[in-house]
Amino acid sequence: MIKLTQRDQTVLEAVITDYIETGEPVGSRTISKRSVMNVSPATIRNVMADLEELGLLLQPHTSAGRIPTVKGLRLYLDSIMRSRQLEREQRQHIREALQNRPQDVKDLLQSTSRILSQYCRQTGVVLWPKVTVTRFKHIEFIRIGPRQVMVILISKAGLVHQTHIESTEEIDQNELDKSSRYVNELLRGLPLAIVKERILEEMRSEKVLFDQLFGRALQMAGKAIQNTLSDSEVYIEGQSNLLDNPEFADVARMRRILHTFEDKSRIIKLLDMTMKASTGIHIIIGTENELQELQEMSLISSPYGHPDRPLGILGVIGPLRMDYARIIPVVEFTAKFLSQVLELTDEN
Amino acid sequence: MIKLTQRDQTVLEAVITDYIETGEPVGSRTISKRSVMNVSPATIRNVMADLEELGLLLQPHTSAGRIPTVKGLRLYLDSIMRSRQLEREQRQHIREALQNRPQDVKDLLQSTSRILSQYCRQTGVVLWPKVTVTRFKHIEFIRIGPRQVMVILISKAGLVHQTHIESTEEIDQNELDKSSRYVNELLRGLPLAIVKERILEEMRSEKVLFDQLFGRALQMAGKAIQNTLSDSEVYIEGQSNLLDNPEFADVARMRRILHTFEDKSRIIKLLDMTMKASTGIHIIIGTENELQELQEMSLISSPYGHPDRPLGILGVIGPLRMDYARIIPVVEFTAKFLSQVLELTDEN
DNA sequence: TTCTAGCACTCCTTGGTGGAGAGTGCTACC
DNA sequence: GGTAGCACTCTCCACCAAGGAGTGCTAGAA
Repeated sequence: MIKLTQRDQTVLEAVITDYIETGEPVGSRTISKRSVMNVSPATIRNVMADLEELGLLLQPHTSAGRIPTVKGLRLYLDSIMRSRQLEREQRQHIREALQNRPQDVKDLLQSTSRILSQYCRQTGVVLWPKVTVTRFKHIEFIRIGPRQVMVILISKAGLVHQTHIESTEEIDQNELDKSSRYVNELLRGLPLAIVKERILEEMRSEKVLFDQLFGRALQMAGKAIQNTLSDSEVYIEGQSNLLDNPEFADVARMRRILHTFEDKSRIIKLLDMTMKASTGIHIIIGTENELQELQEMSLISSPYGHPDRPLGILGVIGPLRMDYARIIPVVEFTAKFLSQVLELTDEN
Repeated sequence: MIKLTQRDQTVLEAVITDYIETGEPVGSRTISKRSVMNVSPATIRNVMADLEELGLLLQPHTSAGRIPTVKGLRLYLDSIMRSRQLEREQRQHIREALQNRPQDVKDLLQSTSRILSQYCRQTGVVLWPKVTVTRFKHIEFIRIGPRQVMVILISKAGLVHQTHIESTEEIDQNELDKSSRYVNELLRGLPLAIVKERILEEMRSEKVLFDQLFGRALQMAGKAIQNTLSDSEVYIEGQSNLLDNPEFADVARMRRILHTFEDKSRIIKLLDMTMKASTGIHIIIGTENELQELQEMSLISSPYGHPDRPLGILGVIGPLRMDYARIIPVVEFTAKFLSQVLELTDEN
């Protein structure tokens, strides 16, 4: 663990805040003028040389100012930065934007992503709730061909999933209606994670052994849930905001980044990992990230849903020099509020 | 109408194909060497001067080669270009890519957009079928709160729409099940466009006047369909391909374009217009477009679905100098094949 | 010991210059 | 009508010099 004096910390903080603001390397003179502590540039230079030796700052070239390294940013985030509180007004804005859109969970999540991107002037990401952790609410079988059935599966949080399955025999809609009723009765309110066991168990019951219809119903339900569990989606909004950052003026770099965003599966993997890693706000800075293409970027993320069983992840992706102090509380609040909204629709 | 000699046409075509390939202004020498007609550069220059006078070509600056104007491209597309046929292999590729994904219409459309973008190395767009033109298949009411009902509406093509409505009174799921069955019976197979009238008509029938339940069911169905009709979605994939075009190396320009893509409603409006304008392939070149931000781009689009009642629009957005001759058949074939796939799922 | 002032030095940035190259228009000629 | 030649224009690029920002180091002050 690196131990810094008070002055070292102040200088590190000054460099970082200035760098976050301007995106340019910052020199000793700037800090000396800006900072509260009345110290000459020469002194600052000495401190900065020390910080560089510790690997917290670096100089792009000999006669340039310093910029923070990933290590420096990490130290700053962990032990120096105090994140600003959100103003009441901003909270209100976010609340309204999310509350006026209760139509459909998909829309809700997409709006959330958009709001994050707008408030933070970066790219917003929201990982679609993994169904695994929600509860069964309703299932519906609909005939769309002689042997093809569309299955609509609704989880308690109001998420609708659909999938197609093939049946082994011809079926008519009346049968399917019966099946729906039966399965609904059986699985009501169960967490999806244990639904499978329940189905297997039921398969062995007398009722099912005597009636083919029920057996088939269970089979279909099982298949449908199987299909659904692997579902995971991610909403990425505000990619164009990235172009506002001078560090992405380089077209080739920008191309790589956009390309990465288009391969959603990799983003999903990344977000999934953060979910496993921690419960609250989670920050990945630059090279801490294992996606090659995003090593010049940071991700500020937070799970949402119930604290003990998170539904998904939301966050903001931006350049290394994001305004962490401002964005962290936004992500935090949005996650909290989105959780509330989802819990509300989850109560009955 | 502009009348060109054979030679004028050949030169215009040569300029355009060369420009499409390189993105650079093309000079008289290049054409003289490249083209089949054995004519000296000086002669070409004369022709080119004529074409410029007609507004078909322009010179970025005095001592540069020529590039085609929008007017020139238009003339070329309308009366000179012969679009290449798709090779069997390519058709097969597209077929496979679309056929292996029958899971869900949403996925299907998104894949279509991605395939377009990959094959054309530009940005693919697919406008989600307007529900209006499809037929009613199935409705389902699901209680998600004391007065809140989730409505799942499925159209014959297999599109699932969901919406929430508030009921005036408390309801239980049994009632809702009855309502579903009743409405399903009533509306089976009707085009969504006339469903509303049918509902109003039924409202006046004895059955409904005597039983409140039916009345409420019809009201809910009406509301749900109302909500759903306004639904329109667009899938845009492969935006990063745009960055490969040297003309978009300018960050500010790129920013504007990405920004436009993020405001989906404008893209929807644009695509909607092309649907009204024509039945087959439709091309909008640069300034023919009324979206300010897309005036440096072209759109090649085609409706899909049944020829008489199109479901939606798909197409490719790229720079002015897209390889029209190659992309047009791709768009054409994709539209045709997507229509087939959708019609297949639509048959029962 | 700690801080500061001064100075020489490094490196980037910017602006200007000139030559090479590409392409044109014009004119005279076939 | 087509072609060859030529003078002219404009861009692109490499090169250079000056200016500026910032540093490290050293010597002296608190």
